[in-house]
Amino acid sequence: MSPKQQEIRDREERLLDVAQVMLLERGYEDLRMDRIAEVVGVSKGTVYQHFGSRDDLLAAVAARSAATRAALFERAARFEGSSRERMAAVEAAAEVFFALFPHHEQAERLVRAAHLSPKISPERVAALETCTQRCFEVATRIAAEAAASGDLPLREGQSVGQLCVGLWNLYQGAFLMRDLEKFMSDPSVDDALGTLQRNARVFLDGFGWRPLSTELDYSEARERALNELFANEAQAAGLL
Amino acid sequence: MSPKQQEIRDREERLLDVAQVMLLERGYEDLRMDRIAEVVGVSKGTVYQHFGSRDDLLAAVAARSAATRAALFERAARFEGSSRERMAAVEAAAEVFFALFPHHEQAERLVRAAHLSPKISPERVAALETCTQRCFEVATRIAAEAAASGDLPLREGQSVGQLCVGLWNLYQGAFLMRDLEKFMSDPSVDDALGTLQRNARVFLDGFGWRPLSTELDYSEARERALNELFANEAQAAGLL
DNA sequence: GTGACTTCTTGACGTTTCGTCAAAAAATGA
DNA sequence: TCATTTTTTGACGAAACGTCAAGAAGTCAC
Repeated sequence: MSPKQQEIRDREERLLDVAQVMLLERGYEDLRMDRIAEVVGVSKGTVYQHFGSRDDLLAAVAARSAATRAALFERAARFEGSSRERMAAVEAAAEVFFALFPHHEQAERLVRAAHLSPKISPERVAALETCTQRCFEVATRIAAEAAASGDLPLREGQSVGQLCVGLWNLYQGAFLMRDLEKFMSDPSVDDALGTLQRNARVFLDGFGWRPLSTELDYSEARERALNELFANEAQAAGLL
Repeated sequence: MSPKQQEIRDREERLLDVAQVMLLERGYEDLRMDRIAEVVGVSKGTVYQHFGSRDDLLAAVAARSAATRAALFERAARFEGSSRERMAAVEAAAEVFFALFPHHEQAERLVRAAHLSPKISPERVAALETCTQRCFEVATRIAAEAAASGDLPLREGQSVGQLCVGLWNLYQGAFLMRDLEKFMSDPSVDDALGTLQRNARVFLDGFGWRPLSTELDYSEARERALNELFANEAQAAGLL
């Protein structure tokens, strides 16, 4: 790769970095193309060389962190242990991501709220979807194995997909709670990640996924996953 | 109230109606103040008499449907039956709202993503929060009664607040799934409301809230709630 | 019913930001 | 070294937000 091409790649990362911080600190309205260009030290025209529109840049920010999340999930899939412990490792990956990329949910929500605006390039949308699918695939595979091995006794009308959707919802909900917690007076739920952990256990117990959380302490599996798989990230996120 | 004041009130409702439809059909970007004014048949200045800014109008749309949701939840609280059947009635209220106000989640997500923009009047923000709190209060009261009566055996570290947050997350997740279902190939989860119902049951079973869904068919309670409390709305929503 | 006073409505205007594009600058390669 | 291609630039047009002074409509005492 020529030095020029490398420079262009680096610049794209820098643009994304700046946009990401701006989004988190000042919100969508204050995500200004001129300002981003100025901070990075290029002209606005150059920014439009990388991203077709403001929404496209926003989607690129979301796509980049979504790719990181998918990678974390896939790393979690390598965890060794019982099926439910392996799912706990996936939950640990979700926690790491939650703590490391506080901007992500906002970006993804905005992209979806934009009604998948035609100003976002189709490849970008596809990239984002692919990342979500990769996350689901990791969870689905583990749950399917659990169902096959008998650890997870699915009842009539229940499916592995339903279980994964539920877990995903609880996980997404943690992001919402982060906004809401300022308004919730109940101190027992002021810790979004702790609430997520507890609720995920209740949920999987509801499916009867053995060993139940009453039979085995999944905090251990979680900590082992954080240490074995995500040592650096968990450290950076303050989870260790 | 003078006829003029009445006219102004009516017009505010009409503005909200138009904005609501526009938001749903064309997305946030295409929610244009000029256009709304034109459709309603007033000038832009008049729209700004009602709403301080575009974001404020958006928040007003969200606040109006949020108030309807709170009212539905409170109606559900009057349902007669066991504690868990009463919670099933609340879930039915959530289903009705989900089906009747497809725009709402988008509006609320946008308001929150706007970083609670200072361009939204504080009263509007407060109104929105109050509605959410009213919903939580209904759920919290039922769960607290269940805990007190022994139907709901909370374990160490578990709380009524945690349970309500979990249910709320599953419920919010249904909105997300509506967007995602186009991309999910699994037909077992292509029905957002059905998945919500099943997952809520699993979740409450996980808490051990008696009678468990294996002991009692909560579809009956749900249908009774729809018929007794929400006949008109459920009909309109196509749930009956 | 009239006129003085208040409230409401209007749309042109200033401002801001998006996204474009022709011209200038830089890189490439024979 | 110079012709060709690629990249960068920033002034510009378009579009939308939000304002405000002037005018229209409503209110009310008499």
